[in-house]
Amino acid sequence: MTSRKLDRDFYARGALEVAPELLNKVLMAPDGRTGRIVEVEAYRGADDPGSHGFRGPTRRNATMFGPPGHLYVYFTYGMHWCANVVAETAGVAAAVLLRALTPLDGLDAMYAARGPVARRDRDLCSGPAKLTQALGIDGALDGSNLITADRSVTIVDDGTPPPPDPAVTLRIGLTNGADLPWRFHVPDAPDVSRR
DNA sequence: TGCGAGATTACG
DNA sequence: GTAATCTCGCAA
Repeated sequence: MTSRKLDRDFYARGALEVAPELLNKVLMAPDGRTGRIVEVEAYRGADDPGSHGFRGPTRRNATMFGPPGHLYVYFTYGMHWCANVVAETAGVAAAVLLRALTPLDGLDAMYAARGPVARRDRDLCSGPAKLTQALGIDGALDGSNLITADRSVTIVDDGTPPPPDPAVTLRIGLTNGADLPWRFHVPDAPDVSRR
């Protein structure tokens, strides 16, 4: 099976187009840890009150306003890292939050990173902060170029197509923009967040 | 089932 | 001060 990296054209569309296309792609992180993307959420800018980009650029969200195909990693709740894929074009806020993965390789390292709370494979990456912890993604990787894999993080297509009928639901954890159905996941995937 | 806390960031 | 793209442990 040949795997090919996603190119700039893939990421240069709007977040709502990129998000469902990311389902079933493979995220590759440092140390050979990889997982299949099974749940994502789209975020935009001035028209999306739930987005970090809603009120314009800040030091923290600068990557989200940058060129497509980069990794936007931010710290939240004083505790957790979350990883997003930047979409569209430089100057426009657009990103896709990676919410859950099915672990593929490097499971030993993932269990070590997640600690004793992870008892089963589906405890490793079934949430946005869980997957960053399991894969060793933190602020040092903010701004990574996924197209050139300049920091060993990239996304590849291993030949598995996105689901023909992805589940489309409301985004999780928002108070602003909570009415937008911009969450996409693989139907019946055991690794989606929230059991 | 509900609730508090926790390594930060941002706005009022 | 308070809310934020969250998770976990513990009380009830």
